Amino acid sequence: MAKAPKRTSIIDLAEQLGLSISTISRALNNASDVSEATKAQVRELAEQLNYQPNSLAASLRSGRSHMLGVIVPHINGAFFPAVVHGIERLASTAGFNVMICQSSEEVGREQQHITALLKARVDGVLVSMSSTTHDFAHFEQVRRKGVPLVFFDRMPELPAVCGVVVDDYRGAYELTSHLIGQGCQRIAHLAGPPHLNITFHRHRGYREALLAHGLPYDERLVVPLPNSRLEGGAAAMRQLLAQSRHPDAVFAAYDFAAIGALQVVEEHGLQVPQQVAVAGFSNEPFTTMVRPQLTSVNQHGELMGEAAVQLFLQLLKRTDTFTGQRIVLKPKVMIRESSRRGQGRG
Amino acid sequence: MAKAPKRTSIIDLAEQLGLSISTISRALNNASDVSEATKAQVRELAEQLNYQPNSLAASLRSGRSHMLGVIVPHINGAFFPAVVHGIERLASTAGFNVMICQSSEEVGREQQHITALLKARVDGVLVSMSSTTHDFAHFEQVRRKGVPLVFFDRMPELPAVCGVVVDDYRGAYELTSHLIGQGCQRIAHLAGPPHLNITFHRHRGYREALLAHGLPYDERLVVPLPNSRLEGGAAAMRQLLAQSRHPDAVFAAYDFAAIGALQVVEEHGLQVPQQVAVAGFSNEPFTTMVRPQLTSVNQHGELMGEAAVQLFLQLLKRTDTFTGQRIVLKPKVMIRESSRRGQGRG
DNA sequence: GTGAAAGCGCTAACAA
DNA sequence: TTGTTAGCGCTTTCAC
Repeated sequence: MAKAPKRTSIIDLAEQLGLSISTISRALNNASDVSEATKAQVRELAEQLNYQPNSLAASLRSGRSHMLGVIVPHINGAFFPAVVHGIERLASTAGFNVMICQSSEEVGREQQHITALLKARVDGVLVSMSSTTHDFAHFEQVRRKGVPLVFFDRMPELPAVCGVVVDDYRGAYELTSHLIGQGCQRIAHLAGPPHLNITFHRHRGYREALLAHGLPYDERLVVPLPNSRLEGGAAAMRQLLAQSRHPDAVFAAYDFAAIGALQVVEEHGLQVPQQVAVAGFSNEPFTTMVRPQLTSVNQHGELMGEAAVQLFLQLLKRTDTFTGQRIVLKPKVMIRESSRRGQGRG
Repeated sequence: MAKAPKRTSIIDLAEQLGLSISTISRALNNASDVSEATKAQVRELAEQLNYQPNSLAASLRSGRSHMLGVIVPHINGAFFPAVVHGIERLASTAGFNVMICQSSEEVGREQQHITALLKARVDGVLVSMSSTTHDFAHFEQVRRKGVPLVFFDRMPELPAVCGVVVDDYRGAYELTSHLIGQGCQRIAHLAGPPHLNITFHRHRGYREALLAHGLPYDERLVVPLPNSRLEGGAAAMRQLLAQSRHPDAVFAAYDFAAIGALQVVEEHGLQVPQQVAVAGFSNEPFTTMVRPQLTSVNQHGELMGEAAVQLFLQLLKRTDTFTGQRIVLKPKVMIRESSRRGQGRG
């Protein structure tokens, strides 16, 4: 099979049909001012010659690429894939193609992706920050270029940024309250990486719930996690169990970490949830695979993705300013065996 | 913030420096025939004006986009994300950007993505087929355009197609042999969607292992799965347990299905692995989270992704034909509690 | 070491 | 309803 045969362009179609290239262009774009007969003719020949429009040329000329750039920290677990799915669904019905990029939790990659997307002249950028992002210059660059920028889940504390988040504070507050309601008195928290809004709000929800119920907030019961992985949760739990009085509940900012903690608790011969209740965050599918099933918080990933696209579409319309509009989704606490006391392992 | 300020182009740089646009272009591309002094000058102004090259224009003119299209069935679970990661790593070091697309197991979406990628003039396409793909015309179209096409994991039975797969036959054969070695005599198989090479080879490995060890191949012990989800595995297992003599082992083509099966087995009050051993395929992270831990087969996703990019790079060089080169990775059977007899649930 | 000029394939005024 | 024309921003000969 021969390689790189020069691909047919609208010029070829124009010549073979004895029409002008503009008519061809209009026909292919289904413009209203071209006769149906011509359209049919053009479409048939296009089909026959296996013509494929060059969107690079179209985008270059028109200034709109119909491309949406999406940057996620990773696609492990089920949350970000769900968001991506929501984004793709709505974007494609709105006529946009989606470019998915992973930052792998590295600011450097995030910056590279921003640059690449800007070079590719995407019509908008949707981002969930990496955990190592403390400087936001690359995001400002996007806005300075007049490119709509929407955050989801992890967003910076910047003035007038648009974004969709789940109410992490509320999720954490309700979850912690539930643990207290189950009789837990020494509730530990495995917190996410610092500087992340989700970390901040989940921690705050935990803290405020304790205080609201008359329990002390003890910093020794808060252990930071370097990432959302299982190993970190296990290490943090070991650290907690090494203390003189061990906690009677653990609320981890991530389901993976919660599983790690749960495994360590059981290794130490402690009963879950009777001696130590465990809860996570994200409602990963594996929360119902493990025994005991893990209590968690549903973040509605797909909805979040759709909301992000809606924000983007709004931004596209307005030509003047950035509104800083935010959408806050309501989380749903999923109570399962790992935190339900007075009930066995199912 | 004002929107859509006209972005600076090499013309602006040329004017402000009193140079020609070709010199600017060469300087930015670090061509060898531009003086270091000029390069420095150009780069400084570019930085200062926040200049961002327009890759649409560059690609249009040069004919190469440095973009790689990747189509995966989905990014649930850990396997495809791992492959994608491998692809991204190697591609980016080779100077390519990656566009990830999900077919969501629908041929229609797959075709749309192929079309979009071709329109965007990607330099190559890497695909893992959707489970509903029976017609391969859209793949032929890619090759006809002279665009390198590489498959991974799921590939069509087409002459001269390039691709990377794991040796599914071997994985299934070894896994089934292991089950037989544990004393299992009636081993059921939950097979993937038909028409998929992986389904075919996993089933064949299962079958041949039985025969090689003098066990009968019984079609009633083979139940098809509509997809890789948990529910399908559960339904299939219920069907098997409804038979007069239940199996003493189940080998599912997917880990998710295996978990579904495992849950149903336990619901029926049967012991795993003593009464029914269970094994899956893919070595998902949750295989070590559940109890008993699930025996599975590691497919080396990241390696597969890297190999796919290597094949692509080879294809880029040769200007004549498609070689149909294939890379077959060796799978690794991970034996865990769910199939280890004479040992408890850990 | 630098410049002039010709496009890549398409869209979008403006004409006819 | 269709044609003419001027670019979009860049790369790439070919000159000098």
